[in-house]
Amino acid sequence: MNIYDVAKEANVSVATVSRVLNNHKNVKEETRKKVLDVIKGKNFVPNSAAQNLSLGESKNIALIVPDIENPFFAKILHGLSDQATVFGYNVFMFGTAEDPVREQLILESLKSELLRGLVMIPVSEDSEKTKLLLNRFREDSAPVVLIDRDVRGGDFDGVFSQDDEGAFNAVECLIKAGHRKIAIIRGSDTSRPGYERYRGYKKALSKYDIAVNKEYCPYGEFMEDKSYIAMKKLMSLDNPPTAVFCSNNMTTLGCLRYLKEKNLKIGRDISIVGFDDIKELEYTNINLTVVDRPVYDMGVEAMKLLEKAIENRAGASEDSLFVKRNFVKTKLIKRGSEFCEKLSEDSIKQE
Amino acid sequence: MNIYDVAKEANVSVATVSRVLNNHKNVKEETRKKVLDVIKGKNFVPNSAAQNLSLGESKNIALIVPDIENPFFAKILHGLSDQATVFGYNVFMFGTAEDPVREQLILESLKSELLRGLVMIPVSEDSEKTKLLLNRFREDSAPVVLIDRDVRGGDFDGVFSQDDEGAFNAVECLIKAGHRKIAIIRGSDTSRPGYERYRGYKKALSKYDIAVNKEYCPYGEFMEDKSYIAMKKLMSLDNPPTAVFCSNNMTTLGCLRYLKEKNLKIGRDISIVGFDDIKELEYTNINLTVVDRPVYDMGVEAMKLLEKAIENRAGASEDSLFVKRNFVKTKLIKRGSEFCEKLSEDSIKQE
DNA sequence: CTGAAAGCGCTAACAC
DNA sequence: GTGTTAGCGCTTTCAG
Repeated sequence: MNIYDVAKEANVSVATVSRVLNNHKNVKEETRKKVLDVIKGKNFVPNSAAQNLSLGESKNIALIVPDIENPFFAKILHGLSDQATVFGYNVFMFGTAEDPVREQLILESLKSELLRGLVMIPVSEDSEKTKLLLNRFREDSAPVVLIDRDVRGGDFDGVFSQDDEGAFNAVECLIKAGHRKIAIIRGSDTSRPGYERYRGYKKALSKYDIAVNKEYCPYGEFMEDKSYIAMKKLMSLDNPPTAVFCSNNMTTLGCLRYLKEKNLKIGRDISIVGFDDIKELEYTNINLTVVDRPVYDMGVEAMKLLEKAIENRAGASEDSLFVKRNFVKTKLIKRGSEFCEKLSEDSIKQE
Repeated sequence: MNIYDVAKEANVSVATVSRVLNNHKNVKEETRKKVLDVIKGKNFVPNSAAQNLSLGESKNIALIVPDIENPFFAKILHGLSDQATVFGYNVFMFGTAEDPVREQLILESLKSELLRGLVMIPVSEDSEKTKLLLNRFREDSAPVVLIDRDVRGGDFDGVFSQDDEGAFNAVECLIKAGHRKIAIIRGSDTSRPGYERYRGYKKALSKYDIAVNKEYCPYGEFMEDKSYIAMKKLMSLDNPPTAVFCSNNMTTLGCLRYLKEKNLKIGRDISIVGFDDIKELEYTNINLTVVDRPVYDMGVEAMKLLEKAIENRAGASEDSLFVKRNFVKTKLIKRGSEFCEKLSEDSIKQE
C-alpha cells in the first residue's frame, strides 16, 4: 500500500495525494475529502523512509545522556520526550556510561541517521573530538542543544543551571548553621557542574573569611563509589569536617553509604547538604537539605530550544544570530540536615 | 557526498561501493581497499534513509514504557539499550504515562516509522485496540516483545517475572515472622503483575489457613498517590493489619509516605515487605525486605528475544514455531522489615 | 569480479 | 486545481 495505490483508488494523481498528506492548500475541498476517505479506509500511513529520503530530513532527534539510570537524566528524558511529542518528533535514546569513547562512537554512527537535531549531556567538557563531531552535526544543519554540562569553546545552545549560586546557597546555609569546617565532594573539573559548584563553594567560604582547605575538597566525580571513598578519606582526617556539601545526587548516596556503614548520624555526628533532590529519601529519617531545580522543565526547555534552532536553521533570521544559553534557577530546600549537635559541643570545648 | 561521489573517486561503479559497504564477497581485495580508502578519507557515511527505503527495513526499534521516571523502567531501558547497541539497533523511546489512549496514539504514529521491532510494557492487559495495533506490527513483520505486563490473548513473546512466587515468598516471610493480619496493596487486575502478585498473596495465606479479608486488599494501582490513600484506609480500619505487602516500588513509596506522616515506625508499629528493590533506601533507617529481580537483565533478554524474532521473521524455522515467554526468577532479600515488636505485644495481650 | 539500470515511496518543481 | 516527472541515495538483479 503506497501513495500510488491511494491515488488510483481515489482517481487522482500521486501529487494530489501528497498534497493532501502534507496539508497543502490548492486542493479542492471535494478531492481532499475523496483522498482522505481512501486513506482512512485503507489505513494508509506514508512511508517515512521515503519521506526522509525525498525531503533530506527526518522527524527524529537523539538524546544522549551519560547515565540512563540516574533519576536526574530520567527526568530530563521525560520532559524532553513529552515536548518532543508536542512537536511531532521521535526521540532516539543513547547512554554513554560516562565514557567519552562510547560517546564518540555513538556520535559517529549517528552521522548516518538523518537526525533533525541532537540534545546531549556530554561526558566531558574538554573533548576536542566530541566538539568536532558536534560541529559536524551543526554544519549538516542538525542543531545541537546541550543540557547541564558544556563543551568548551563550542558555542552551542544549552540549558544549564545556576550551579555556582546553588552551591553558594548550600554552603552558606551550612555556615549559618555554625559550621566552619566544611568539605565538598567535587565533580570533575572537566564539567561545568563540577567546577561551577566548586566555585560556589569557595565563594561562600570566602564571604565568611573561611580559608579553603584542599584536604576538604576531594573528587567524587559525581559517582557513588568514588564519593564513598572520598567521604571515607574526609572522615579519616586528623581534623575531619563537621559538614559536607555533596555536589550531586550520586555523591550524596555515596556519602550516605559511608555514614550508614559507620553508624554516623546526620544531625548528631555530621551535617550534609546535597545538590539535586532525592525523592526516595523523603519518607525516611534522612531529612536532607538540598539544592533543587526544575529538572523536568530543563528537558522541556531543551526541546524548545532545539525546535527553535531547527526552524531558524535555513533562514538567517535575527533569532539565529544569538547563542541561546538558558540558566535555570536553583532553590534551597531546607529540611534540617544542615544542623548538627556536635557543633555546639565543639564550640563549648573551644570556649 | 553520496555513493556516486565515492564511486567516481575510486574509479568504480556504485554497485561496487555498495558491495564494499555491505561486506559482500565477490569484490577483489584490491578494489575493496581502494573504495575503503576513499570512504575513510572523505568521511563518508551512507544515508540510512535511502538504505531503509531500498531495503524496506530499518535498524530502529522502539521501547514503550508506562512511566519514564520509574527506576524500574529506567533499568529496563538501560539493559535494552546496551544490548541494542551490540546488535546495531537504535532505540526510540516513548512514555505512555499509564494512559491507554496515549499508548494507542504512539502505536498508530509508529506505523509509519519502519520499525524493525517493538518492545513494550503495555498499560493494560485488556485493551483490544492495543492488541490489534500490536498484531498489525507483527503482520508487517515487525516482531513484538512484551516486558513484565501481558496482552490477553496476544501470544506475544515476552520477558516476565515469577510474580506469584515472588509475592508468595514475601507474604510467607511475613507469616513466619508471626503476622496473621497481613494486607496487600494491589496493582490493577488488568495487569499481570497486578493479579499474579495478588494470587501469590492469597496462596501464601491459604497455605497457613489464614482467610483472605477483602478489607485488607485495597488497590494502589502501582501508583504512589493511590497507594498512599490505600494505606491510609488500611490503617483506619477498626482492626488494622500488622503487616503490609506492597506490590511494587511505587506502592512501597506511597506506603512509606503515610508511615512518615503518622510517625509510624517499621519494626515498632508495623511490618512492610515490598516488591522490587529501592536502591536509595539502602542507606537510610528503612531496612526493607523486598522481592528483587534482575531488571537490567530483563531488558537485555527482551532485546535478545526481539533479535531472534527478527531473524526468524522471514523463514519459518523451527524456532519460529514457538511463542517464547521467559520468566525471570525472583529473590527475597531479607533486611528485617518483616519483624515487628507490636506483634509480640499483641500476642501477649491475647494470652 | 564488476557495471548498468531498475526501483524502493515520496516530494516538488514544472506544465497544463 | 491537478497531473507528469525527475530526483532523493541506496540495493540488487541481470549482463558481461
